[in-house]
Amino acid sequence: MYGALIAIVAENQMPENTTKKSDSAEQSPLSAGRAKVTINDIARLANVSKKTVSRVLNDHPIVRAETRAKVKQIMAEQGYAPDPQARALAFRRSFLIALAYDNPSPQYVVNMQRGILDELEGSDYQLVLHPVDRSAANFSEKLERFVERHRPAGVIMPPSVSEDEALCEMLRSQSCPYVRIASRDLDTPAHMVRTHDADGAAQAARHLASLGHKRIAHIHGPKSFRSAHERLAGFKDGLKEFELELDDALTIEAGYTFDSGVRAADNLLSRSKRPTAIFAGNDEMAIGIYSSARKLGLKIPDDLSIVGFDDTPMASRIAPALTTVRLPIRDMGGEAARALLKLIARQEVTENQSFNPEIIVRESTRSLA
Amino acid sequence: MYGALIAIVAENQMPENTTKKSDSAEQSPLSAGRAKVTINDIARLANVSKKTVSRVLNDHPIVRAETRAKVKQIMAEQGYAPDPQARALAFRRSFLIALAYDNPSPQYVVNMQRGILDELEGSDYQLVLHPVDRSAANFSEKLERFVERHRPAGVIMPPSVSEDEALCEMLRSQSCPYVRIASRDLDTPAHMVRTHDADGAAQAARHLASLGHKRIAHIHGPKSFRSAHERLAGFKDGLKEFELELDDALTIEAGYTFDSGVRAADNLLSRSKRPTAIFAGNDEMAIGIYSSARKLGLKIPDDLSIVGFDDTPMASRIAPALTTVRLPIRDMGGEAARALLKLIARQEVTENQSFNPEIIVRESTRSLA
DNA sequence: CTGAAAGCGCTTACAG
DNA sequence: CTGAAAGCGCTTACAG
Repeated sequence: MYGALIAIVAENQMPENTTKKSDSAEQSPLSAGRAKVTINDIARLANVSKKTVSRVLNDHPIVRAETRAKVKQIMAEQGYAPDPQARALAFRRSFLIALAYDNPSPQYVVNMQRGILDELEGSDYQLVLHPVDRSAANFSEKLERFVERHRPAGVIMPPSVSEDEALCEMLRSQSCPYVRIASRDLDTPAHMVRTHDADGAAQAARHLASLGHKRIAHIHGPKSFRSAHERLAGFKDGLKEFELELDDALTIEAGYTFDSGVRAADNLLSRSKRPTAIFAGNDEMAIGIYSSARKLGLKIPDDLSIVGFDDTPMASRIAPALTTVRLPIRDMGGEAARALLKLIARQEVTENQSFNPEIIVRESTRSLA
Repeated sequence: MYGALIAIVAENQMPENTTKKSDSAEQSPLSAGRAKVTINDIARLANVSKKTVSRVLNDHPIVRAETRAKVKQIMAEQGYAPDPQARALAFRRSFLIALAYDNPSPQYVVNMQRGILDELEGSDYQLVLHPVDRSAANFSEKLERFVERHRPAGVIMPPSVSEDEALCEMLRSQSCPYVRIASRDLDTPAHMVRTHDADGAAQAARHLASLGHKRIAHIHGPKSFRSAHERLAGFKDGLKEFELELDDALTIEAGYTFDSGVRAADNLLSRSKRPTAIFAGNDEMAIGIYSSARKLGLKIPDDLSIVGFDDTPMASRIAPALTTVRLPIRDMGGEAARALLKLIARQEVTENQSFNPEIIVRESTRSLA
């Protein structure tokens, strides 16, 4: 009690009160006061203008090293951090990073979020969520409205949002930095984080072919997803290495969902000459094949080998455990955030990291005895 | 081309240029200009002060109906929307709603996010993500720093973050509105969205008891989660209705994860007098029991009945499909957001909706023949 | 019921 | 290398 009282009295007697009135509120930055420390307090304490403090804050090169050190020290002493709202207003852009996504897999979405958050940690940027329904007529306008009004620092787009050229054109016209995660080079290297889906699918093909399978089917995702094309193409290429060709009659489109996987498998497995192996474009559909096979009394992997794509948690928990192709989603999110931060800081970006999938062999595949 | 040119010329000849200089930038709100419409433009066009426009914006009651209508009409004509950054600076609070969460289930997290986003749609509020690691020493300081600096409009906390009293005390001391989703009344009704976990667990108990099971085990979640206690207590109560008592020796704590479920089930099922039914505190652990049973050659539901909690997508996809207790996570998120918005608007809140779980009977349970 | 002034806490544009 | 002035687009506090 007394300590605090004395401190206040001392404060009121200090000569700095006789200095010319600054436009900051009267407050005592040295006491453990409730009022927030502002740029004006730092400027006063360092005997410089607020503009100089601002220069230090923004790492502007033209500040004397001595001045810079002094300002930095006082900022540290006072626990000063600039107000993001004030900077946003002056900068005409906010400290929001938007994730615009439409991937239906919760595991994918959560991992992507985590990867981005890993990278944003400690920065002033906040991750805001913008789920997108690409089948809705006005989805593009909604995002545009958000960008116009909130002026985000940047936008990250995983597939299939990343494949929307009109959306990216809109972001460009708003001068909004963005990074696209996709299975093809859709943009300049600085704006791309590439995944090599085709390569992963080729690994799946080699695995099945080397086990002796010949009548191999493929259930791929919707044509509206680039990844569906890439995985199909890669799978074909992988088979070709073994002098095998993917039969069109054994190639079916489905919706990347469990139910669509069940239906596609029902179709394939009820044929007189059913395939001995199926490569599914993602794990959800692969699990659907399990369900269909069970219904028809087929044993996995004895009667049917299955390979998925994604390596969701379910893949390792289901029986028999699913052989699948894994993409490091979290790392991809991290790289996208890193790339975006560089773009925002107008740093030179030549190329970002690209990601190779890896096949995880488990129990759902076996050699055709 | 000519149209645009003429419009510009006309603009420069218009008498309004001779009106006294306003502090807004010179711009043409009537042309399809690139420059943004501001409060000053609306004020000028409506022949009122910007303060009056501000009053209309904030639904301040003391504005003449006529004036209000005129201002609103002009705002609509100009497609005006106030700048969130500017409002944030003046209001001393941002338009961010933070989700502070630590639930390990991706499905839970994504559903919760969706429910909140449903409700925030159309508003100016943005959902920002704040995953929390309650086992980290500084998790509370990190959130406090965020609240101090970004002054979010509010915070939503699902379990187990919602059970952290110190965190809520911090939010209160920062005058930051918040809503807690929890299985007990931890706060005043306005700050609570209640789930009746105990009731759901009682339904599981009644279901198993009515199937004739007597040697019933329970694998519950970590003691650090309120829900683990609630579900245990509710399960005991449900059994009591059938004159059954939960055997302490058949009650095991695990970690709400697949692996911990496997270990707990290994323990229970390898005993000489093994249980005929197990109620798991969540689906993850229930799926773990499947794995353990398979290892030991036990058939579900013939040799062992299993009930889970959550109704994750996996529950209906695994074979045999899991009987489980469902909580409407997405709706809960929506209600939490609605409650928070009311708190932010300082509306009178007496009580929020509470949520009852519902048992979904599938194939993993059967009567003890 | 309405408005002019000052302010929120920063940055930009211009001087020196 | 440094600073005084003006501004970002709103709201609060005070008058009338």
